[in-house]
Amino acid sequence: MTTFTDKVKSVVADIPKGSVMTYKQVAIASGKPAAARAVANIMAANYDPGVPCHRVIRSDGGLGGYNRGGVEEKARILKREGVSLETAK
DNA sequence: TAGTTGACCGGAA
DNA sequence: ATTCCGGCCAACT
Repeated sequence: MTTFTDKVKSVVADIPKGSVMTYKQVAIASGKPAAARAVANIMAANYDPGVPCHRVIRSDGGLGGYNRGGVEEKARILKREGVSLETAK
């Protein structure tokens, strides 16, 4: 039985390179549309080397945070992946 | 076991 | 447009 946490990790790990998902989207894909906050907490409390949490961003277009090197490192990685951090508005 | 916290989200002021 | 408030869920103390 895969727990919600494991499912979240699986979903995040399934995010293709060059793409990003919001915490809400990940929560939905994990089966809990209202667990966006829980997803964020899971990332912050349990970082896994096989889970590219840097591909998960806020719905506002913000990066949220990063437990590995800060928002600056996260932004750097996303730019390296070819993702535009601008809200495109 | 119960209470608090947080890389959030959406609506209201 | 920005700032404030409440709700939701898992992990931590």
